[in-house]
Amino acid sequence: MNPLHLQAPAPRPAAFLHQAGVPSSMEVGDPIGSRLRRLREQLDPVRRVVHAGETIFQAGERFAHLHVVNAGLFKLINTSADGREQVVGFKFRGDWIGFDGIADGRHKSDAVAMDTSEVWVLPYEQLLARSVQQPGLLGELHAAMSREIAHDRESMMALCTLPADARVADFLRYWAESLAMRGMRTDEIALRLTRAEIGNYLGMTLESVSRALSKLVRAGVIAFCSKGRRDVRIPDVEALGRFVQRYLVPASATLQ
Amino acid sequence: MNPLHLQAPAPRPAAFLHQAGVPSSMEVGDPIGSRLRRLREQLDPVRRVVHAGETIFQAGERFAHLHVVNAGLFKLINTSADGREQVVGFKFRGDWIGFDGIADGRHKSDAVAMDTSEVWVLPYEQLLARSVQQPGLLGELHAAMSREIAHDRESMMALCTLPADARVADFLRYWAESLAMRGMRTDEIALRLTRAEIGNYLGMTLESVSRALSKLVRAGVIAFCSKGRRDVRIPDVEALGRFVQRYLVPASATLQ
DNA sequence: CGTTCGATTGAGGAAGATCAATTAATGTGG
DNA sequence: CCACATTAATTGATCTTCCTCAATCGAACG
Repeated sequence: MNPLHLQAPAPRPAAFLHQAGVPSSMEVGDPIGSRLRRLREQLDPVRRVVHAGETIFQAGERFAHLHVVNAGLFKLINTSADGREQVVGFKFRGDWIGFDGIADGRHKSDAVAMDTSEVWVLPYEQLLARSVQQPGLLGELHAAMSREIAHDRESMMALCTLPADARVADFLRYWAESLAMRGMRTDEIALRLTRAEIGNYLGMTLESVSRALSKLVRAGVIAFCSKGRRDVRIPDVEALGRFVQRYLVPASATLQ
Repeated sequence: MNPLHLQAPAPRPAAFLHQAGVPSSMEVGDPIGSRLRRLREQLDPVRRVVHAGETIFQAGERFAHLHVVNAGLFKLINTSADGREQVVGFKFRGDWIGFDGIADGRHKSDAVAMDTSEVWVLPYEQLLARSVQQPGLLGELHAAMSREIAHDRESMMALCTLPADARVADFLRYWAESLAMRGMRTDEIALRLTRAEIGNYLGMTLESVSRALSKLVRAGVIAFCSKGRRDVRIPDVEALGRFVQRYLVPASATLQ
């Protein structure tokens, strides 16, 4: 029996088929684009351009605005009281940034642009006021927060249950999927991250990331593009998923 | 320079003093109690009693209600598509449960009672309707989601940056703090979790948990109460924090 | 009172970290 | 444009941490 349940719960319902990232109010084709379009119509937000390496806010600053990524790419960096630093997330086009500041009015992380990017600045109080009039807007906000919570849980799970190589494979899969969801090329992707950053995000050293990538190349699941080892070629995203699975067959792993 | 920033960002603002868990709308004394009182007045929710081992919902079920813990204690369990299972969080009195189901209308985890517990059942649509009229209610909802996101990030960080022993110490500290915040005794705590569950939550084996606890006992930071090794005596919660710190001095650790 | 489940502890092994050397890409000033 | 400096990535050798396997012990329960 399932060791995590103190007592065996009722059997799992049949409709148990979910994976993160599938948006709810789905317009076929381009859910994220249409999400953004609706937001722009409803809020006509101020746009702000941020260049690579610049932040939209830093941990500790007063929270007053939420941001939505309209172009580019961000990483979120947390710093613990004792100075440990970690990349805790990435934000792509259509993602919201800044939820963790709502509770006590202070941002909890640095939001750093990884490329020239554009965010829409949404004054939180104004957003609330408009949400009250436009229920669709409120739904959008809640869905975004909900997705973030669900995704963070998936990350925790990957950290806890996957060995290093599989974690790297899973990370690439996640990245490719994020791009695909936004209608971007997924066969050749530019990570714009150092091995150290990837390792920091995945809880391993940069050497382990490098070795894992080399292994994935040897396994034929990925390849590096022409010059530089920063750009990754992924002929078949599904193959990454299968690579992750292969690691789970030995210790099939319900736990223990 | 900080290796995680592509370029050096502006200096960190002085008001950089945060740690998870300090609620925003703080009534001195009992922030969680007053939060619950307000909720009850505003919503007069249906109460539901759940016994140890029973679930309030399971992953895959249709999402229709949020829940607020009024008494007892829950664990959230995620299951990946391939069958990996993990405890991804705990919910104490005053915590909300079910946010991860909002986005696509399906719950993403099992919510299992760890003790006889009472939750308030809040029909999501009704909650939205009321929130539109009562802005304080909406603020409460958002604050709860925000806290959850912030806390999950802290968990990710512990998983990625702390060695096993420190992770166990940090877990006990978190648990004691959660109890303290709710006005409960913190010098003797009943975990109601097996080593396997703790290990699963912290990404390590049950043996490692056991060894870590023994080490904490030997270090004089904790002790086991009388009969059984389930109940932990924590004479000084601060000492747990210092124990965690001690692990960080060697590899002082900004990364790399 | 024996059975079962959880916890502890030890021994050995494996995954990943650390240390170190080399190579590749990027950038800089002449 | 090239020599040189700098930063990132790779790869190997070694070491540490944590996992795995196994035996023992204790508590709880029928």
